[in-house]
Amino acid sequence: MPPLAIPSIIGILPGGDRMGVHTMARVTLQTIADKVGVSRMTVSNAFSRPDQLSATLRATILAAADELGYAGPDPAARALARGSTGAVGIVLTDSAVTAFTDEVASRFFGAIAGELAPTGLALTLVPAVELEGRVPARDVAMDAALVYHCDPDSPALSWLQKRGLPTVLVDQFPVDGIASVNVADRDGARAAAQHLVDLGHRHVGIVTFTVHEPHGITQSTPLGTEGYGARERMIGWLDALNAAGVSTTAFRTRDSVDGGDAALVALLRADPLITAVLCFSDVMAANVLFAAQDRGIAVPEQLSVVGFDDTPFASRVRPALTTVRQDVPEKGRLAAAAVIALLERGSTDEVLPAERTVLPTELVIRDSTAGPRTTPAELIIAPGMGTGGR
Amino acid sequence: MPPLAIPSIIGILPGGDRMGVHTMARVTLQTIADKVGVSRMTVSNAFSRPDQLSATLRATILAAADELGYAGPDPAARALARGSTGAVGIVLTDSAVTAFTDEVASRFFGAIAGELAPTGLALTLVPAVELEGRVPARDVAMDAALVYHCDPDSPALSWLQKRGLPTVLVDQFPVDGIASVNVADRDGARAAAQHLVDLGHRHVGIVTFTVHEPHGITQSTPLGTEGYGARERMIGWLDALNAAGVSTTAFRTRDSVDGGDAALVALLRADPLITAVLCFSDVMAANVLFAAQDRGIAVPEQLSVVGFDDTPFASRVRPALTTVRQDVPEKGRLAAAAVIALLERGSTDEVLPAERTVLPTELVIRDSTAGPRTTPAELIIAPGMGTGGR
DNA sequence: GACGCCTACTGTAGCGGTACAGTGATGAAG
DNA sequence: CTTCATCACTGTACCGCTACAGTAGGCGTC
Repeated sequence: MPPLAIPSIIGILPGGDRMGVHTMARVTLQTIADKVGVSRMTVSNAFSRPDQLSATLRATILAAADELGYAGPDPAARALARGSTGAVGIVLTDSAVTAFTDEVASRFFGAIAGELAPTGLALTLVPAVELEGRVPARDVAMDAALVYHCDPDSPALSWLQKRGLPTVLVDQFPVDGIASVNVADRDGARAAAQHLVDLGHRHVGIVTFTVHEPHGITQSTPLGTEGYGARERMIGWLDALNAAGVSTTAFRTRDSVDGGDAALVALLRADPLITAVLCFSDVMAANVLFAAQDRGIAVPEQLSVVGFDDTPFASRVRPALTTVRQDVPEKGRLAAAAVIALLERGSTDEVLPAERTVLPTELVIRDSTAGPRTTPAELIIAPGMGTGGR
Repeated sequence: MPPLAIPSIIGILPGGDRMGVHTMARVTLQTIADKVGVSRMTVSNAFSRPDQLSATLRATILAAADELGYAGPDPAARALARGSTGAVGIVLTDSAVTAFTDEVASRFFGAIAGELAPTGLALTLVPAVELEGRVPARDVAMDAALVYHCDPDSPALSWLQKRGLPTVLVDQFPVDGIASVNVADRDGARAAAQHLVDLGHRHVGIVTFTVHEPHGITQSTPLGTEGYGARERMIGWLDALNAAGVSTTAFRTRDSVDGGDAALVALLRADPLITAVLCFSDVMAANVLFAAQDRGIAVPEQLSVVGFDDTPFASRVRPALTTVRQDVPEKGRLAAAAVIALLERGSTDEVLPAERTVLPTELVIRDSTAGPRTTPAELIIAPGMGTGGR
């Protein structure tokens, strides 16, 4: 897609009255102190500890400050002197892009933001990647870190450790001594797979997510180098499927948004008898669903599709998705609460064991799954069929 | 507005000799300098300006630092000394929740994050609201601010001004002397409304968004206290509709996610002859669409529905939404670029005029609009019909 | 009227860095 | 053999604020 947007500079305005920033010396506590005729400390107290001076003097000081255009104590200086910055870092895989792109991640962070808001803590997005010698996890000021879904052996994590920052891991392999919040991915996946088994499916496809190679169809190596969630879910699925002797074919992709059709075709080519597909996420499931419909495969009559997460649109899609619910906002709230707890604990010098929280998952059966029917989907997939473009 | 600052709930984090006798003293540049037998300044250079010392000495110093468990120069101290924090603030209405909840906002921030990543700048989410005397816009350390979609007269904005922070306004009323990035909301809305006019619609409903009162149906007061985007779009719609003498009924809501049914019912009750609805966003449009379908109103046969934004799901919905496209990622990129430019400009002491950028919008005609048919939708809305719960 | 105990303010000593102007040694140019 | 630039490192002076330990005065107490 070529960027169709040509920026049009509508108007160029005079730079505004900058009040001669260069000439005027910066206003600090001392400036105000001199003007009012009190000590700098008293001015500091006027802003930060109102109970330490008389109301009248405080009013005088604030008035003087206002007159001088003082914007309040400098955050950086305050951070250094106080030893805390008032910000919690969220450490993310890749850049911060995923935090906003992925719907599940979005809801998670939204919940964190909501939980953190009343504490007045700011939220800083910290990419886990290093870049030209810049290591955000080492260089960004924060009081605590929330690590979401990155490599457990990422250098970012060890930097945080080195800095001695209170840390909470979310959707990651738990590490000794670090608090963590997880969901019962494995149990949920197992329940989803068992559901298909109970419906009578004997040939099941799996569409899962991994950033690393290998991608595509894998029949022999069930576990690859996927992240925690993908791994746990895979284990759960295979638990149930293998126990029931179901034939399983997995398709790994890096592309969770598109590629539903590619996954579907690859799976049905690899095993034409597949009658059901388990997906890593609802997004993937929806795309498989759309691909199937575009190809004239009836869901769930000819193909059952199962998602994961139970995002809001899982129930809007037609047929509504059978999926595994996880309470994403609750996960966010708990993670935020854990961070806050760590911060408070730090001030009281308590040393408590790191907590590990695991949230339950729940199978939600809707309309995208049914027992296998006689018409195998494979008959539908043939050269010359639509390519599923939409 | 008295700048009260209540001491943080976090309490005082251990730092320096406040850590207690039993604890190991904190490792600083001096610690390393003493160990290696060089000056503190040389150690600083080893980390921050490698070209200032010999490679061998640098290696020695880094080794010693590593051995002592030094995590690199303290970001807070560095920020104070250098005068820059390496973080860009994003100032948001409400808490940071909306940043993640709203799909358009998400994509916008995602693009910003992507654009900012290569610069190594961190992204800090700054709520615009004040809270128990905490004023994030005043108290959070940042080098520049990106203000998204908040009240133009929010105190947050004036704090930023007072601090003299480089600022970029996005989707807001432009302010003299401050850079801004906007999209041609008005033009896009006008095009959308004109499209309906051209199709022959004579009774059009509008579903728009505002956080403030009044909500519900308004026929007389076309412009309320909505934000910039909502206002511009309303103006654009009315431009075309009024010019064509079309009967217009508006429904204002705070709830863009649900409430599609409420909006639809209210509009059709207010004017049963309505054959088309213009919506503030695709989310709203989709919900109106769903509500209509649930009530057995055929779209577009009996009711045309138009969205705004052209979010990805606008084309996934059936019928695919006619909508107004804005290039949200491009908006994000431009906003980020503007911030970066301001930051660079600041270092070179140039004083350039504040730029105003306006991105184009484009009407995208899909399947949710058609000419009005004979069967008025009103016949369908009757007591006893389903309530549209989904 | 010495004593203690508030309240209201001040002085000092950092917090952990960085900028910048030295300083002495080295080697090349004149 | 100077002269002078360069390299590699050092010393000092901050950055702007806060913690904490004073200090001075007012006032009730016995």
